[in-house]
Amino acid sequence: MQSFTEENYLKIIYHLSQNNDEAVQTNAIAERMQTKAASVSDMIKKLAEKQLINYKKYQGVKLTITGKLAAINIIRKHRLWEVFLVEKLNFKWDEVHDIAEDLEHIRSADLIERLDEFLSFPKSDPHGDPIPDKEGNFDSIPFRKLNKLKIGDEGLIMGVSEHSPPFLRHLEKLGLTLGRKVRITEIIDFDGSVELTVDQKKIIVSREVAKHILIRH
Amino acid sequence: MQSFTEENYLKIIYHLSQNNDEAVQTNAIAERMQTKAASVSDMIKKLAEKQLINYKKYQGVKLTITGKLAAINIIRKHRLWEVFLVEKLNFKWDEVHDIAEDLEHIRSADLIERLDEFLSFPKSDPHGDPIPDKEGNFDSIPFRKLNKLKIGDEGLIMGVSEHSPPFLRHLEKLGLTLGRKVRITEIIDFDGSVELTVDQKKIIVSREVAKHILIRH
DNA sequence: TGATTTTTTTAGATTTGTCTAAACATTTAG
DNA sequence: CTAAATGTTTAGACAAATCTAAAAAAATCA
Ligand SMILES: [Mn+2]
Ligand SMILES: [Mn+2]
Ligand SMILES: [Mn+2]
Ligand SMILES: [Mn+2]
Repeated sequence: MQSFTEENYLKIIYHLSQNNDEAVQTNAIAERMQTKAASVSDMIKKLAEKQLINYKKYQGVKLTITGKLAAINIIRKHRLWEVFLVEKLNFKWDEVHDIAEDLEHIRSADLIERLDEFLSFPKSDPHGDPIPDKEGNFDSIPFRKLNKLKIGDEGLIMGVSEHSPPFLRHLEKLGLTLGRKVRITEIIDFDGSVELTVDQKKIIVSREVAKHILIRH
Repeated sequence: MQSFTEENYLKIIYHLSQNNDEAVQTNAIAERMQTKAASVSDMIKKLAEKQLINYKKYQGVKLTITGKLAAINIIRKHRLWEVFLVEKLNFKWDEVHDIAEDLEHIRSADLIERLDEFLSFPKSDPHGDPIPDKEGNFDSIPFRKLNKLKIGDEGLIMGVSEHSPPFLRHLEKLGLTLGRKVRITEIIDFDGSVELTVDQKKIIVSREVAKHILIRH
């Protein structure tokens, strides 16, 4: 069994290695963990000894199968707790991440299976991220980033790739919540801002915001 | 804010100082914490520095008002989580304590108030223990231990003073659950075993078991 | 290619919570 | 009231996770 700290390292390494199958760099981990490269080096050795990552000096790290499953399990718990907080305790989607950061480390397989059942086996969390099943499998729904769409394109908002409360509150205020149908009406040349219609209303989001809105169409 | 370890010390000191207003001894804390007296001495100094306990060398410790409130708050969280686990996730009363030992350290006042509301503000936990409100107030219902009753006495089971899974499963099997009405039909001279009727059935519990069953009558 | 910059690792401390062994204080018993 | 037993504290070490500063390796650039 891993410590909370080790679990957080595994989770961050997993997220950093998403899509690209390349090794994850020490500095990248340090930045995400809000710690120093020296601390990461120390921890990396420990995780390698425990066979949770493969590591050669100066070569970066990759999760082993065991490490990957451990990481996915923590993510599963995080997302299920987020669903609980929003669906059952009426938190807003911008309020749940930090609490889930703590809850994800509660260690009881039984608890999490029962929570899953209590929530009726949700497939995705309040931010649209998929919830892995207890074997670690999940389908990643194909999406496109809003800033890559063209005028006239339309689709459904099915997730966000940025989870900070200010960003989420901004979307909420604009009515850009999960499942909403949007259509691109204009792309402003000057700065790449995107104008779109949601619910008959025209709104504008900056390129930076558009980048983090995931659309299925 | 305190560490998990500090929180556990506070909670144990609170429990050990219940009823008797005497100072709590180092060795008693060590036993409950499953640690050594030397470690307790170290921690005691730290808690005293933080003004959570009053402490004079060799004199044992007492919680300050701040310390007592901190302890009660952890107990509040523990008991609310136990209610959640039993009422919402269908755990048995003997399965929830260990999980609640972890959940009680989750730090979010908002979370716990919403949980309280979600559970409809329960007054007691699955073992009959009272749940303090957010100001730390709770009524301790008067009770008598089953082994102190006389033949012919009757009353309701309103709590247990022992929370180990084997004990709780034993009671469950005998039908001795919270709220049940019992009447003492005999007390065996030889070993103090108690014979009683529950639900028309006659059953026998040892003196040791009777000691931990709390009766209101 | 050789120099410079960036990235990573090591060396040596620090903090938290723990331990054993030994010293010291208090309580109990004769 | 002294001696033994019990309870508590101190001294010194250790493991986990972190840090700063400096050394070493790799990548980039001229
Ligand atoms: Mn989250
Ligand atoms: Mn999420
Ligand atoms: Mn409990
Ligand atoms: Mn309880």
